[in-house]
Amino acid sequence: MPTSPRSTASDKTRQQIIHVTERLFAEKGFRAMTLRDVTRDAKVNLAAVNYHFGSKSKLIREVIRDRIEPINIERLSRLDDLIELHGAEPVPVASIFDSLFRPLFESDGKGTGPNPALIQMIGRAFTEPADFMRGMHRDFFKELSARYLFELKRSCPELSEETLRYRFFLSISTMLGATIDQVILENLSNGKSKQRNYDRLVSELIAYAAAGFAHS
Amino acid sequence: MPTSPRSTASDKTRQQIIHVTERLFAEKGFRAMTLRDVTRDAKVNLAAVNYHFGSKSKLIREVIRDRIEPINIERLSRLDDLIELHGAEPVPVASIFDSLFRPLFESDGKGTGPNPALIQMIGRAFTEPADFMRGMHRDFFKELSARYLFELKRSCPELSEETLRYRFFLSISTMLGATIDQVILENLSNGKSKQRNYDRLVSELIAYAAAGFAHS
DNA sequence: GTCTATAGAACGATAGAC
DNA sequence: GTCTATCGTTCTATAGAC
Repeated sequence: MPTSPRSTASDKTRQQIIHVTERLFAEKGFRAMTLRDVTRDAKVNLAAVNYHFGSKSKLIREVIRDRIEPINIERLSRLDDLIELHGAEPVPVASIFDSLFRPLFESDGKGTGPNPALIQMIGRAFTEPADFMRGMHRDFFKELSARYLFELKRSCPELSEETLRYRFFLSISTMLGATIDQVILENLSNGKSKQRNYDRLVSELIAYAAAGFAHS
Repeated sequence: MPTSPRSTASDKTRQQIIHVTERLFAEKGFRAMTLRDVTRDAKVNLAAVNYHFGSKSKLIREVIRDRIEPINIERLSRLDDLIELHGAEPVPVASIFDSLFRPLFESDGKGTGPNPALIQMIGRAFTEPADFMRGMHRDFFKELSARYLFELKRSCPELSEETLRYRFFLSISTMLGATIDQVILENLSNGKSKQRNYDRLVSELIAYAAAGFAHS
């Protein structure tokens, strides 16, 4: 039972399972994604999941963790750069949201462009009702939200603490909603642009959130 | 097999099932909500669901339809009132979003205040990955989005067709995200205000979307 | 219309051979 | 580390008594 062998000799099977899980969880959510789906698509044996990950819950938690952590590190790194760049001045709100949103929409962990399955998986993870998710939200989001609220407060000193929280919550909601509702966008675009334009989407998202957050 | 008996002599059982389903689907989503959960909480027999609704899918579709249709009618009614009120002038963007968002957050179908289970259920319905949902999204949203896009275009004639669609999509995403992510708000509020203040939330949501949508 | 009882299928997990 | 085979559980759906 390898409890945390992040890189063993031959983890091709393990990587295959992770890759397929990411896509299937993004599409279907936790309950509707079965281990039989995963192992069939990954071309590995059903028992391999429990050998490598212990259980379905541990598998999905590990996949989410592996993906969110680098994104959050990148977010805080970019925020630090912005703070240094602006010296004593507060960072513009649009730049703050740029550092918060863009790492998700341009990251596939390999720097080769946006990964739709990853983007949708993050949204799914935060709207997933399963019990085992609750603790994870706090782990991933507590430090991040505190840091971002602190910087947003510097940039918008006229907003009350409570107003800041509402508007930050709405900004996160916009991001998460945008990662999940494919159907709405399809209806709106009437068949045109089946392929999603993430560059345009993330630019619109940043401008939208900045205007919504900082309005008078 | 009563296929569509909207009001038979004794539909107490039927109403009980609908009421419990609304809450459980809102909390857990389609797959995680079992008919055994529903019939236990509703204090009716397991077989009653299939007698009254035919199947689990049909049950959930009917519950969603029964709730969304009156809300959409109310939305369009308020939008018509606004158009009449402003005569030849375009309706202010904030008023348009008021008519779109407020009927969801203040409606419990009986006019006695916001219904958290209903609010969350709508969000769940639109982010639910189950196949049987796909057609419903289009049914409920196609006419509504066309009407709202038309009015928003009148109010913001300087925005291109594509920009209008992106920003309307983001506005819907904000609303849906706000109905689902309870966890985020709990983390942000640090235990204070366990009870959600929907009056404040919907006011912030309308102002946020109006500013995000109409920014230069 | 409401019940009991159960069919029939799928699931997560694991034991044990190789 | 990978496989086959299967256990025990849980689910939706339905048949049939009342």
